[in-house]
Amino acid sequence: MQTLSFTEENYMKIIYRASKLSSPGKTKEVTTNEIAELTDTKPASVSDMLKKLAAKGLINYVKYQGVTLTTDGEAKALLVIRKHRLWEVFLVDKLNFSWDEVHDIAEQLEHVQSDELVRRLDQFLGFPEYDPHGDPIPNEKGEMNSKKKVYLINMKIGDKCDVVGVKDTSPLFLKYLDKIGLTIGAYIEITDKIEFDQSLEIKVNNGRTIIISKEIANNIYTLD
Amino acid sequence: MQTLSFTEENYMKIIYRASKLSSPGKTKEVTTNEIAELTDTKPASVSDMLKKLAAKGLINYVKYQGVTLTTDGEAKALLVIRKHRLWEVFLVDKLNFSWDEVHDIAEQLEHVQSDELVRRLDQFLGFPEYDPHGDPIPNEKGEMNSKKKVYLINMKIGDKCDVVGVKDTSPLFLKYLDKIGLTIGAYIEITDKIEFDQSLEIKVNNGRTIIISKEIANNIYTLD
DNA sequence: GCAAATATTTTAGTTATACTAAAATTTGTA
DNA sequence: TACAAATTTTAGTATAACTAAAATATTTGC
Ligand SMILES: [Mn+2]
Ligand SMILES: [Mn+2]
Ligand SMILES: [Mn+2]
Ligand SMILES: [Mn+2]
Repeated sequence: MQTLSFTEENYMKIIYRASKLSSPGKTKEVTTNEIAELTDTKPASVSDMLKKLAAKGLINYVKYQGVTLTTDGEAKALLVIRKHRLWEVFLVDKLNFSWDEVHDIAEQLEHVQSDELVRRLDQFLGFPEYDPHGDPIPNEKGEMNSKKKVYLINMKIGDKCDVVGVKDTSPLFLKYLDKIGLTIGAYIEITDKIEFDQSLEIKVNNGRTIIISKEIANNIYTLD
Repeated sequence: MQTLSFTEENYMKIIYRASKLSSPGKTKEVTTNEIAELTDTKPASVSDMLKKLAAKGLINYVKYQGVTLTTDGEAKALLVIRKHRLWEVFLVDKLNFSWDEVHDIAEQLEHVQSDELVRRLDQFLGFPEYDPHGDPIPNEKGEMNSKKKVYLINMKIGDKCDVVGVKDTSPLFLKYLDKIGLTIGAYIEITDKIEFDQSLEIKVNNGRTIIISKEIANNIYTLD
């Protein structure tokens, strides 16, 4: 049971995410430049790392063609994601952090190595299925829920739906959502779409009506 | 607020511990060879690291004379120890690990950087004063209890006392203590000392009488 | 179908951390 | 004061992660 460095684990997470982008079910080949962008490094560094990860059997790497995760690699990526999200639940549910404060701490905690710890943490938290940002938590087998969530920007006038997740998880964005009441579980109705700037007028929890920009609406996931 | 590498933090812990050895209140100069022994490295490596730690203002380093911690250095060491022990309490009290399973996981968790996390964890645990092995937990200011505990080996026939801590925290030793009932809080009475091998005959919790070797008795702290 | 543009890999090197053997130095002690 | 022990310095290793520039492969536009 090889153990990966922090950096290697972060590459795995990023490759996983990029490979699932756009088509939710399907898996896409991930390119070197894409990874370089996401890891904030240069393509040369990525090539280096891809060789390492391929040698460890974590990715299928055909030079110049991009990479996909192996079964082993996907399990590794899902485990890191599982740990990240479980720790986020712990921080919010047990230590009363707010949802905009937990990401950076979880970035550290996700690298702690102990299967037993993850198992017991999961149990302690009551086997949660979603993290504080609405992202599904893989179970021990790597399985997780996949609600077919829709960006708020794509809703039509008159539609009603629940806020079930966010794309951006930066404190700045999350704090703003707190302020306007658009947190996970909020029930909203689209009352108007302003053509000029594609902003939305929505009614939150059958109460206050607010206007949100397309940038905001493009970072909120809804269901129904 | 400089942040230290895992290795640097581990050196700080070890220097702290070695500097408090023998005389509980007093602080002793710690030598290069001593540190090399404790870190399982060579003196040359230690000299290297001491230069680094001195440059960061964490130790008072006079070449050939050994080192002491600066105020800053002691605070850093105490924070790592605080985090280690708080996490051990978390693992035992909240996740139901047994006291022999938590040290290695705490060795990882102690390096997670977030003052707020430590504060909230401490509160979540109810501001515990001792870890599962009976070691005192420094508070936010670095203050901790110092009971004048005594090795069980030094008790006399007829003495009665509580088990309040262990020196060795290896799973092998702790599992054995579990087996014979000599866990933290056990109330014991020394009923005989065997001259031949310095083993002790003791009565545990006013019940069963058992014999323990001097090696065992030399790793158990008692009070009263 | 081919040239140019773009993407990727290789090469050769950097920086940082941590460690070590052997040589040089300092210190304590006999 | 000489010698042994402790310590530091020197010079070097290993590994991880990264990069600029050159080389190579692939894709795209015409
Ligand atoms: Mn996160
Ligand atoms: Mn999250
Ligand atoms: Mn411990
Ligand atoms: Mn402990």
